[in-house]
Amino acid sequence: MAVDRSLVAHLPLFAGLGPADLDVILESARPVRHPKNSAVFEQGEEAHSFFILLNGHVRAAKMTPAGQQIVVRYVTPGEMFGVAVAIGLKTYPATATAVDDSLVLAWPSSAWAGLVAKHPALAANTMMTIGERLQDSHTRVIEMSTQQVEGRIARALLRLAQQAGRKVDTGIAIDFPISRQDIAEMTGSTLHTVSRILSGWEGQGLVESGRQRVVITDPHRLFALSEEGGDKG
Amino acid sequence: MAVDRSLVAHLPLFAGLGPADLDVILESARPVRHPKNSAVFEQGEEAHSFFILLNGHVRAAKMTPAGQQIVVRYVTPGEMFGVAVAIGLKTYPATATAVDDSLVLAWPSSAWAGLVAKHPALAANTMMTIGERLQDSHTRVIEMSTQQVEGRIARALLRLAQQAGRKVDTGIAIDFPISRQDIAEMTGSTLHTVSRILSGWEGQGLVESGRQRVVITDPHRLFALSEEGGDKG
DNA sequence: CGATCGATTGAGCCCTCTCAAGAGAGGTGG
DNA sequence: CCACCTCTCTTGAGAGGGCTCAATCGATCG
Repeated sequence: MAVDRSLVAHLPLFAGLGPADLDVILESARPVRHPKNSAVFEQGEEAHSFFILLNGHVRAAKMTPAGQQIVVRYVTPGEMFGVAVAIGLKTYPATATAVDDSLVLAWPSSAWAGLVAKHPALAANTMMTIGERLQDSHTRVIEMSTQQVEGRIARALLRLAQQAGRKVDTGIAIDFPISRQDIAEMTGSTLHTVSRILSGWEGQGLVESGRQRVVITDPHRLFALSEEGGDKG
Repeated sequence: MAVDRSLVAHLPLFAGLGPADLDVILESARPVRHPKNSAVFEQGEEAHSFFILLNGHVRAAKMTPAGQQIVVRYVTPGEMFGVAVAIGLKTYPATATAVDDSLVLAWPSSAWAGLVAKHPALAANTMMTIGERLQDSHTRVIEMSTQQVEGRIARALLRLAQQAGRKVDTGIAIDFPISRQDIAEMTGSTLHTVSRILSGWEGQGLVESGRQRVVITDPHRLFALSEEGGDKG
């Protein structure tokens, strides 16, 4: 067998499926390694596969017609991504890039229809996953409508810490390389403003940061900043 | 029979379903009238039903913790809304308000599981609908990240015209009452800025507008405005 | 050890928000 | 049918957050 069931059995995506079902599903999957900074797939490319991330971190980003990038989200282990086929798309709507050495499980898109037909729970679980994404996206719209940049950056960092935080002696480190530019693309700002704000926070002892590295040293005060400050509407 | 099949048979949501299937599905639906400005459901309320809009227009809006409103979208006839149950929510994540006298078809949420189990095409179609919403929301995030207010308002109006435009002798009217405040809540701006911009456009002959009324008189130039102008990243 | 990529910081400006009145439209009740 | 009241829209003045432009510094990698 290509992939051992125990790697994925606990994932919410597969909730309600028996071990036998799972084995069948895994038969059509193929593990693929993606070194740091390589693309798993590119925006506009034919959606030949869909994926689960087993290990590492993947950034999903959209390019605007004008050539600017927007980070849609960071994928953490256990999550699906590239599910274009599930929502009826023939091409990927975003580019997925491994920001760390990553291991993904890939299914051919052609297998999707058969899988959901055979395993209705899979359809229900996928729908919930997409629903969560929709809510996250709405949350982001609300934040961009109502909060100033400082609050948005605070929230973004706290969210990243929650999803991909690693405890270190000085606080919570975000466990993959992330640049000021990345943070700007997540929050609808510019790398300059992000740099200024992070510098300011560093002076107040809220974060420690450096080249593609952020450590939150005072999550509590950062959280206070994220909600108290920066209403604009 | 409560509802005639012909009312909804053509909807993409029901693609791939036979007339018999459709009749069964419609058996558990109930038509409900909602007068102008009445709520179909409220954010936070238990998600007892899901809906299809048959007639009129419904605004879905989210209230922030700080008490500001954000318009999520306008529902046009034929669309599903309030599908909280499909994405695993127990309460509605937004408030739905009829902005016109409206007619909706309501199913009890308890019927959802049985319906999708019996009619897998329904699950697939719903997933596509939610996928479209997700993409729309991402588009909105991108616009808010990269465009200035003027461009965002232009796009919002053009989108509304496409979804709910009615041809009139001077151009394309948005076919339901919409205030400056509503437009502000759609675009992450303020009613003052929206008013100023619309006044400016009126002077240039791009739109005609008044109390809760907008007519686009020069869609082409408005479109030009929406993409040429207002990059900020 | 040079080259490249990411981060920092200053100066200046402009878009958009805030604050503040006031005017017009439409509905309601006497 | 008129007076009043409320809701929506308009417009001015002023401030400021965040962007643009520009230059320099530091770190990482080959």
